[in-house]
Amino acid sequence: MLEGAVIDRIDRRGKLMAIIGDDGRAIGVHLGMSGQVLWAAAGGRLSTDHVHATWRLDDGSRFVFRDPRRFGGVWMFASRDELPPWQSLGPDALKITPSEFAARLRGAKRPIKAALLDQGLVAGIGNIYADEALHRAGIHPLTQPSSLEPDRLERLGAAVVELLQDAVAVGGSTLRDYRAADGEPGGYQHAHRVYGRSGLECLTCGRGLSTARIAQRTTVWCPGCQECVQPVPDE
DNA sequence: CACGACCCCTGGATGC
DNA sequence: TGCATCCAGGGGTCGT
Repeated sequence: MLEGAVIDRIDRRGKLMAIIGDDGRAIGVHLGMSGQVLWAAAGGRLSTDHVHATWRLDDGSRFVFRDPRRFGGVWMFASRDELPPWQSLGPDALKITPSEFAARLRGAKRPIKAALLDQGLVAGIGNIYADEALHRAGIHPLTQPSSLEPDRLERLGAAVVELLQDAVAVGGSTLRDYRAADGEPGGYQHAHRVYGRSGLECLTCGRGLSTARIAQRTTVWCPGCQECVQPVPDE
């Protein structure tokens, strides 16, 4: 893919990466749950199992897309904006103002945790960072978004940005598969305050953390730090 | 249209 | 040691 073209730039919206050639063609890469993009210099070794695509560069280096669970994907299109997943994404969580963030979430009629995971509203927040952001902002995951004062939704938006910046600064969260292109795991998993800690004590107030299934994802929160202003009906 | 249930897939951890 | 079960960073599709 992209034979003969020079890679012009790498774009990203949420969890979707776009490798764009100087002719405008674009390769979309989504890592899903277990995907990796790994690079090796000329003559370097790369794992071969579960490799679904290999790109060779003129300098002899190469990079691969490997993905054991195959929840990820690779697409090739004539332009970035034609990539099917790209079109359906909302604005990137790191490039949105708190007021824009609040405006987009306010209308949702489902638990705020579910809304945070909707990539069409705001792109880039997954299960880990949804739980971590709600804890940072002191908001219960079952809260009805419209019941929150605008400034609380804006504070959540600001918390998302700070959180993602903190996580990116140390290479993200590696639970098992995630690796940077050079094979290095991230370090932010050591900073998680609620995700993966169900049943343990809250690091902020000491109360036992609660767990539930929300939007088909395990959700962990602190019943002491995270106030439920108004839950969605039925919950 | 918005939402939730279900499904896709492999492999690591845990329990018997 | 071996097997069964459960669980995991996501999201497309379909029914309501």
